[in-house]
Amino acid sequence: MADGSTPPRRAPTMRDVSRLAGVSPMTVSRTLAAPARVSQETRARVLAAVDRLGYVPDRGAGSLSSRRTGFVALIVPTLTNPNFADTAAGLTAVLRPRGYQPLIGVTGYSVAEEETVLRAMLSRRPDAIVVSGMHRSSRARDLLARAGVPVVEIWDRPEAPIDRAVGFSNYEVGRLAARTLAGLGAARIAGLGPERIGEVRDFRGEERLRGFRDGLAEAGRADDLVLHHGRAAGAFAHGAEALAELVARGGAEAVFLVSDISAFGALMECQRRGIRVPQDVRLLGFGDFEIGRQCVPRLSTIAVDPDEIGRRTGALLLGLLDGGAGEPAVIDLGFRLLLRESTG
Amino acid sequence: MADGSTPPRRAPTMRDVSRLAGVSPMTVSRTLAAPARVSQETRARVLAAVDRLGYVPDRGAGSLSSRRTGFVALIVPTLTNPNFADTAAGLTAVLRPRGYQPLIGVTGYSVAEEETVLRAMLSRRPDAIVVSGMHRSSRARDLLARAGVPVVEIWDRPEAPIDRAVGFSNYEVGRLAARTLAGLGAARIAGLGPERIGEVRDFRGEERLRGFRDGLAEAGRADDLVLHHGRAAGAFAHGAEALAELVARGGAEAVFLVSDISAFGALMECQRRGIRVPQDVRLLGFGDFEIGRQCVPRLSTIAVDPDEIGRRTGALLLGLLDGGAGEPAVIDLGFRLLLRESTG
DNA sequence: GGGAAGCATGGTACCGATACCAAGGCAAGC
DNA sequence: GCTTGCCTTGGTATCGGTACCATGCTTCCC
Repeated sequence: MADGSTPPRRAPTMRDVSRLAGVSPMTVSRTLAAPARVSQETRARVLAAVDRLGYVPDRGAGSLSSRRTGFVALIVPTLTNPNFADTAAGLTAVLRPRGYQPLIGVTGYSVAEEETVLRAMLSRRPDAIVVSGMHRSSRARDLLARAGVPVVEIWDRPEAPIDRAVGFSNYEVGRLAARTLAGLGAARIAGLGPERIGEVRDFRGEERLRGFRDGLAEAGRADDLVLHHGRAAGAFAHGAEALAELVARGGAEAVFLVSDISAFGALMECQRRGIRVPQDVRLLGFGDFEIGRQCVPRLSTIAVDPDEIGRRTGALLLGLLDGGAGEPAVIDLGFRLLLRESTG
Repeated sequence: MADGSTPPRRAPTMRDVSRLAGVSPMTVSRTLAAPARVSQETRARVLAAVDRLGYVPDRGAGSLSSRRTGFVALIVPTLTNPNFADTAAGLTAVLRPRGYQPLIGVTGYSVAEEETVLRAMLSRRPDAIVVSGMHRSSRARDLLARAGVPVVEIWDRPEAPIDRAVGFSNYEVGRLAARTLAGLGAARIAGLGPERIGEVRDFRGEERLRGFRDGLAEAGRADDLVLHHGRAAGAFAHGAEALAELVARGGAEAVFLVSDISAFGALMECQRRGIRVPQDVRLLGFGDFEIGRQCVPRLSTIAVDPDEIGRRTGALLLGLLDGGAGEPAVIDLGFRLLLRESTG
């Protein structure tokens, strides 16, 4: 690069292409954006020039004029959790063919980072914003509400959506988990999820655990084994440690973990301790992660479809960006119970 | 949004801020970009106006003038593989505090997608480009070489780097794997990796398996059990299916899998078939994924540090973007053997 | 005391595209 | 024959910032 072998050649511009093709810059612009509005002959000449120069349009410049950047901001807690990675993939698959570029921001479950990341996104003037796990009362919400572009909250079904939402009720997931475990006839039932304090918080995991607690109450069960342990539920170690803590408190016969990732960690901890699953303890996870389908015994779980969340969000946005406004404000994709070996 | 309650208010511009603060737009620009060059008093007035209007600068407009976008393109095969997600996180952690915004492109291991994605990135005029898994002879390489910005290849140690590289030798990983398994005294040794045909290819996985084959030859071992199975090695199912095929061919006493993800899949397949690990078969993976540390038995593996690859790449880029040019062209971060329970 | 130097601020000309309007050419319609 | 209208193309004025240079003052020092 900086070796002086080549002068710091600037990328060719539309003007360069237009000169080579013997047309005006406007005609080049049209050729690329609306080929049908240019004569066949001219189009061929322009495209030849584009090819020869290796011209790639500068969308930043175009955006300034057209007032559409083609960016869609996507803000998630982490990409290490495969569910968010899948959602990002689904969203991208729908949006990219239409010329939109996802702009991914990661908050690390931190409420403070949320605002920083959002500001960075806003400075790029996205045409739409997709967020997951936003704190219900943060300043970031104000920024979103004032952004002046479509906003879609995903992976949740908020009481009061900022604009649109695509997801499911984490609270109801928790209630279903409680009903399910109660129905298995277990004497002692536990729920393991993230802590509810501090600046780093997994709000959706908390919601599932809250629903679980209420579900236990509805079933007339004790909720003294609902434990909040560690930060976000997205790490294997979380499940292992939470299970260790549960054992120290006397153990349980059936356990709900707010994520398959934790559930797998718990399963492994059971194996290390010689606790048999499902004979000694039944495990129920959440998310239907690939790992839960592969491990032995396979994890029972409450399944959602991360890729579908991404795709539906993408489809919703395409409609909105094309000027439509009739789409429903909240799309609830629901969830379903998958009983496999870990619950017996 | 489109409910008509508010006129489609445009985001405030620097001009709006300057009027409210009673200064020129240039002074606003300076206040935000180089606060030290503005008097204390003026700065306070400007910042107050910024705050009151909720002004967020339009970096797209700024980029056009300054010819620096603040984007760093990152092209990876997938984000579902946690190693790439970790690398992305490490890179982001280093670059974001300095005002750079990663622009993530995902190719799905497809050679054709590679070029499409790269063009989309180039149209955003990134200040630097980071790529992983680029095909050695694709047209995308030409585009990269002509991009006129620093290019860093990661997760590999290419023979002829396009510009810079941060990674390790996948080939040597494979050789080490072969030496290691040969040293365990196993009679039949197998290696399982991705196919080498078609448009969707995992080039780094192929490299590891190539090194493994050569390593077997050096150790005087037969290589008839080096199997190419399925597409990319990044899925649990890949390992399970590959192991099933291996068993159909007579099995082996020691098996190298080119990814911990596959290795875990293979481990689970062994459990389903009642094959004991490590007593009946020893397993060696690659990558030191979290899952290999958590599962039972824990996976022996050849470890690299994905987060570190991201951070070192970020640090290298910051140096280059600040005008430095003295950094080494290739940074080899190496790898290390971690023998845990799965090799006995 | 006068010139050099430094600080804070402003004016102007772009960066590279697109929106919008105008204009020339030609065929169709009355 | 002349108007009407479509098709194709070009000219001009931005979009919202920053680079660069100029300006008016104050301060410093020989």
